[in-house]
Amino acid sequence: MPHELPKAYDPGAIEEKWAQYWVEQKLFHLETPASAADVFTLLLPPPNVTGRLHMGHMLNQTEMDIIIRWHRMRGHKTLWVPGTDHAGIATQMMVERRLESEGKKRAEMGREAFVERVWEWRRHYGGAILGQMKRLGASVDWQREYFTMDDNLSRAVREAFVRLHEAGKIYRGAYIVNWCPRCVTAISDLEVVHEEVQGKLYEVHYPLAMASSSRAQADASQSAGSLGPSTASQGAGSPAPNATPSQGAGLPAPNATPSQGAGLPAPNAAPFKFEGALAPGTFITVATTRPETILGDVAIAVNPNDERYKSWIGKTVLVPLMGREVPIIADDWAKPEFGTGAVKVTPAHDPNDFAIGQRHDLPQLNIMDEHARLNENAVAYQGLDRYVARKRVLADLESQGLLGQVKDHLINVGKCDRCKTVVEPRLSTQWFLQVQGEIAQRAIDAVEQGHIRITPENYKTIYLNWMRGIYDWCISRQLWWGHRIPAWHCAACKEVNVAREAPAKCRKCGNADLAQDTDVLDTWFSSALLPFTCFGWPEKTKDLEVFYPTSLLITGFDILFFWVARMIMMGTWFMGGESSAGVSPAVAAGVPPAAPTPALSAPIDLSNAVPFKEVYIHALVRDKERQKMSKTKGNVLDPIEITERYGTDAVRFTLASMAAPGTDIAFNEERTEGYRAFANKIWNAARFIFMNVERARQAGVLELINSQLTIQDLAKDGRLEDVWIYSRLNSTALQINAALNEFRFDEAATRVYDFFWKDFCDWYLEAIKLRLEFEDQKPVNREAAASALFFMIYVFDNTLRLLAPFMPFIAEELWNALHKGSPFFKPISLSMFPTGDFKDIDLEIEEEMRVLQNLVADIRNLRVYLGAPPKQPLEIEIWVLDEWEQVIRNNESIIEKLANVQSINYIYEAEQLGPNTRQRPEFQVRVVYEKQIDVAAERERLTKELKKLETELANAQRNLANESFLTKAPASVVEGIRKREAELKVLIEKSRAALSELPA
RNA sequence: AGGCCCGUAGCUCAGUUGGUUAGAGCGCUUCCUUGACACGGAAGAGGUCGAUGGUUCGAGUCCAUUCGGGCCUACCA
Repeated sequence: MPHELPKAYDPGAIEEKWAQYWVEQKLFHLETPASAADVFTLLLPPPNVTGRLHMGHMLNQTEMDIIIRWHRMRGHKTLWVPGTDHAGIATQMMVERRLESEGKKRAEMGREAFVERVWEWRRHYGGAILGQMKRLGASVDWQREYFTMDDNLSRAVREAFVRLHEAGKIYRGAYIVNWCPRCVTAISDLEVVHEEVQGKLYEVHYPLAMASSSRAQADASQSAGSLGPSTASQGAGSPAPNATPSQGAGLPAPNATPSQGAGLPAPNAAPFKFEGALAPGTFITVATTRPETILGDVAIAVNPNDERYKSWIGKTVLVPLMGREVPIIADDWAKPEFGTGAVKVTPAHDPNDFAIGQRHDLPQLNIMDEHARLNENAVAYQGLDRYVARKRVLADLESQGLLGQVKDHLINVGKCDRCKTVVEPRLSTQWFLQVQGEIAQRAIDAVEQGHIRITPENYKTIYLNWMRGIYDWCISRQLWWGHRIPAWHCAACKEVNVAREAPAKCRKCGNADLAQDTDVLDTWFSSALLPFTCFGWPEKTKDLEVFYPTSLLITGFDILFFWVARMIMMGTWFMGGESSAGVSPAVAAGVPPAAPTPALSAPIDLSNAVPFKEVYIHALVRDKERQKMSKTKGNVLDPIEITERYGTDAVRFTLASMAAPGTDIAFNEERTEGYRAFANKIWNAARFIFMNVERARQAGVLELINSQLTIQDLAKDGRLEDVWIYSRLNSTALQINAALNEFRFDEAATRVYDFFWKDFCDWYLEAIKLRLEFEDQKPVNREAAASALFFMIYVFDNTLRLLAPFMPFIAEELWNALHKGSPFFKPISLSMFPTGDFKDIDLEIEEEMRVLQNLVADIRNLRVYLGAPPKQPLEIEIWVLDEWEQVIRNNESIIEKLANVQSINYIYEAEQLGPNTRQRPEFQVRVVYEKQIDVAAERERLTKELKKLETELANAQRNLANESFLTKAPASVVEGIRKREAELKVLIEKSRAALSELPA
């Protein structure tokens, strides 16, 4: 059992070894059990395959690992599934950058070669983050590692897509979507980050057309047909824009008739020049923040109730710089109080305008290409970048006298989450998942009905609010890296064939000329399916049966909507029985959502459909100034680097001890330093223990403790310190289990820390040193030495196990040092976690120990106060309450040892103690040491103490004199105050006496 | 615009359903290299709990208002 340990704790020397050992021994692998009983499953939020571990990961993984190790040690069949995410945009961007450095371009390579290149990259460098996880000791089941682009997972994604399509939940159509001109793809609402910037609000004058007001809608809509291609899906390789959004009947297909009409100037002509004069009443003024979109205007809208403009409705105006004649229409969207009350309508470039356009049958004039450069529809401005065009448009407006007031205006610009390019609302044909209605409703029900518990609870509201206002999800991306949409377009009849595998011919016309849709799915689409696809869905596997629903999800707030919400939607959909009537597609982006309709079918039992039973949302790791860590700020901490300096255990412990639910973590290395010191403390306590075990062995004491006695037997009539530490151990274990049950990682960590350092090291080990004194290799008292050894080892062993989830490396190292070689040895990760037992908590003993601790502290205080040499044993005099005398007498040796006391004299008249005492309700003590003390300082101290006591007494007495306090407060509180009152009286009396005895 | 969170010792944070004396770590002051540990030990100093008002026998804790800091959501041109 005993081992020689190096003098100082060196994490680097032990951690790598155990990290490797755990993986090699497959310690965390779980064979599929026969039943779901006692199974605990956790899914790792898959990091990007391109990712590097950051502090957020480390916090996330530390928490998961603590929970997982805790469950495993409690005997549950514990499974933690790791994997990586293919991360469409991020990975594609990264490989593109590499290609660039080789002078190659994606477009030149072609799709197939490019995708092959990405795979090659992933084979060589992908998943480095998992290697980092291994080093940090994450106890995942490496035998079950997945990648979201694996064959089986890809098959599952296709299956899910097809089934959703068959259920009428997936539709395709031309809508305004968020478009990143740099990534050249559509992105979802969630991938847009909003930023308030100072912009301008420009007023622009639109001259009334010369034609009379009798020219109305008919003409306007006629000209609509002449506006040229409207909904051009010019995204990289998008399919021909032939589909129509399946809105209600009666709407004209917005993207029909791409004919180039007459009456439009030839491309690259000079902008239309307005020659007339702007007399009052001959023009209407609108306000805009994006003047370049004027080029795509197809109407002006005013509020029907706006008196100023009532007579204008139905007239037409000329679009500046274009000369196009467009109608003035009445629409509620125009708010009289904003700007001039008149709003320009650009259906192809703004979600609201798109909606207006649909209400009024307006054409959709797209003036930009996929890079947000102006296209041929912008005529004179063709080829210009949107911001260049903006400047040019403004200059031209100004020169023609059409630019009115320009005001500062705060605008909320949407930027691409990935590359921070300003998003351009773009009309394009995309695939949507209809989550509004049934799918969202199930996800709402699952949480509302309590099948999923969310901690901290306020995230439940956030989740529900979001889910209730959800828009349909744009799931197509114009990328090459990802799951390609399983739809094939027929060259002949344009039919879209959605199928699991490539069909041989068009199901409608039989033509064999089919081309697969070029879009891929949003990466989150596949992630949303993971809780069941990673267990083999759509096959009815044993894994799926026993591991689904997973038990818990631990993740950060940032992906609550991206991932958590979508897993709940997909889980409750697919695992709750997908059955659904085909509901007509609802609204896409930019159109106000309808309230989710209740499920059509009978209520579904969602209890086992949910992807997880419980969600714990953790906080953000910030730097020590509470700033968000970001590469641009340069305040990013590399967890691996910090780990190398302080040890993984110390970093883990830092994160755990700061992880109070709901509070962001301001990571401070000074804390980590402190926890490395804690590890060092544990290390040295182990050295002390091993040293004594070795001595005991040599003295022949060790065999005494191998008896049949249990710890409970020994504790029953053991010495005070033994029973005390055993009691403390039990309450600590209970508290830690309770804390972990509520994700109170901070609480749990603090409890181990305090118990180990303060109770076990500072008091228990110090107290038993006098029982572990060996003279000439012979213990002074064999029985006392044996029981001390027994308790010491027992408590240390248990503490290591309590510590193991938090600091697995040092725990494993010392555990092995303690036990390896014993017949029933197993790694600490597979040992049993102490649960604690209420009946082994002895509050009376804890109270006795508290009094002894107070006495020792008071003596030490007096010693320092009197300036006594630390090493000189001194005599003390003590007055003690009768009922406490025996306790003190029984433990004199401890007092002598811990306070360096030579002898204890009992005084039965407190007055005889004289000055320079310390008093507690149970005792008053004096240290016999003659030295002039600082009378003034002592008087100040006593006065201060007295005042404090008197204030407290006054408060207590006021309460006790208060009738309503006595009647309304709980009896225990009243009794507590009564007791305290009595104590205070004694203390005050003694303090006064001490004060009066001070020399003048 | 709506919603949420935070404000407690010099610093970073605990304080669970309102209940006796508001805690910890780091930092600071003084002392101690005693055979586990100076990544240590001992003793100490330091807070009218952002402000105001209210509910209550009793408020750091509940309510309102307010100031300061942060976050999320949102289609106002």
